[in-house]
Formats: sequence, C-alpha cells, structure tokens
Amino acid sequence: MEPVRPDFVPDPSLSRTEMEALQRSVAADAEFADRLPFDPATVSQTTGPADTTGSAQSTLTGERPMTTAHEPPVVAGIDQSFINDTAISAIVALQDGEVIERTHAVTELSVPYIPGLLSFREGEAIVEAFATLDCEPDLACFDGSGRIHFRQAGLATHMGVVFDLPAIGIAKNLLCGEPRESVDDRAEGWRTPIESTDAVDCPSGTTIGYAYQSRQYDSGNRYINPLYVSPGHRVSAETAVDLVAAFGGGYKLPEPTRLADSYADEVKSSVVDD
DNA sequence: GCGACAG
DNA sequence: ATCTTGTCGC
Repeated sequence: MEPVRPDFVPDPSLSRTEMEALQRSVAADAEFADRLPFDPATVSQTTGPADTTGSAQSTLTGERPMTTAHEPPVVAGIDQSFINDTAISAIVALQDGEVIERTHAVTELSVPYIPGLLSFREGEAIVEAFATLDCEPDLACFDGSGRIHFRQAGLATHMGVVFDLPAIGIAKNLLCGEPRESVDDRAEGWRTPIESTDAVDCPSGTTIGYAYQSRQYDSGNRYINPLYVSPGHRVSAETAVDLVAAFGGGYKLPEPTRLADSYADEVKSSVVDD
C-alpha cells in the first residue's frame, strides 16, 4: 500500500526543527479515539476463530460509516533489524491467528537514533516495506511509541497517519510520561495508565497510554518489565491496550510484533552471508 | 546548567 | 537497536 499523506512521509534530510514541526502537524491529524473498521470486542483472546454469531459487529457508531473490514480483521506487525547503517523493515500480516503474508524492505540509514525522532530514522524503510505489501491491514502494530511522545507523534502515530491506518505503539521502554502506579513486580494482566507530564504537548495528567504486564514469571525472584502501549492513530489508549491483551500469544510481545521481530532477524541473517 | 530520553 | 556466555527454571 501507498501513503495517503505523502507530505507527511518522514524525510531524514530535514533539519531537527523541521522534523519537530512535521511531528506537530502529524499530531494535529492523529486521532486518539476509536475509529476502527472492525469491532475490537470481537477480537478473540485465544487468537482462535472469531465469533460467527453475526450479532457481534457493532452498529452503534452512527457518524462515519464504518469501513468494511476483513472478517476476521487483518492485523500487521512491523519491526526493524539493523546491520550497521542498513535497515531491514519486516511486516507480517495475520488473520485469524494465521500468517497470510510476510514482506520486507532493505534501505540505507542516513540519520542516527535520536530520542523523539525515531520515525525519521526508521520511517523510510517502513514506507518501502508497506509499498511491497499486497494485503490491506485493518490494524498495524509498531515497535515503539505512539502518543507516548513529546509531541504526541511517535513512530506508530507518524506511520498510522501517513497511511491513515489504525495503529498501535508497543514499546519495551518508556520514552516520557509517568505511570500512575509503580510498575515494579506486577502480575500478568496488570495495567496502569501512563499520564502526560509537562514534557508532553497536551494537558498534564492526560492518559497517553498504558503500562501493561503482558507476561510474568509464576514464581522466583526474577521479574519481567511491562510493555508500554499507546495509541498510534484511530484507536484510544484503552482499546489499544485491550487489543494487545487480546492478542496474547504467551510471550512478552504480542504475536504480530513478535513474528515481525523474528522475521526481521531472519532476513538479516540471510543478508549477512551474501 | 541539570536531567531524561522509543529503537 | 546490537554484541554474546552462562544460567535459571519447567
């Protein structure tokens, strides 16, 4: 698929000031409320077959006509791996728990990693990978932040707006914002809101995402850190974390992202020998 | 000036 | 992100 907003595609040659200005424009167009082509409540927690009762599809939203999605919805996981200054962006598309497509792109990096400007480093590889994707996802899961970002325009938000695709950001570390409660040693399934501080471009105290304990050891003295889930585009913070919880999979990372992660490493290995 | 910072 | 052995637990 191709960008719906070519003018928002992250350009690495921009100055830092221009990059930040673009992020503010992206944030202005981002939607942090549910506008999905499917009913999030119908996403099975077991990644198994969807309900066929026929009455599950909500018809309550009477404003914008809910675009018809695939049944069940197609969910894409996107992740990158690197070899020096070469980036590999991998996309794995799932439907009903089954992989229906895998694709990737290899590009050269031109800017270093700078906290807050990640989309300008990895964005081009991602856009090129999407250009080779045949199916049309109903939801995209990115590795990194969405609204949990200084200008509310993290990687997931930026890419979501560029493709006008419902998107979720799934990060392993917190970029900014503050957990309402301590995230230490939590049980599996636990969650707490991430509230904005004055470092974020929105009223302080706004829920910009959730810390979510996707997995935890049953016993012992070792602990797993939570994931930081935030809205990318067209999803609320609550729905974003509900969806990640519903994807399950038994690992720390939700299945779409986990498969994209391993596929990116797989491609990396195959690129190493040539 | 100090602290903080996704991948 | 990436580089990597050993180690803990089921």
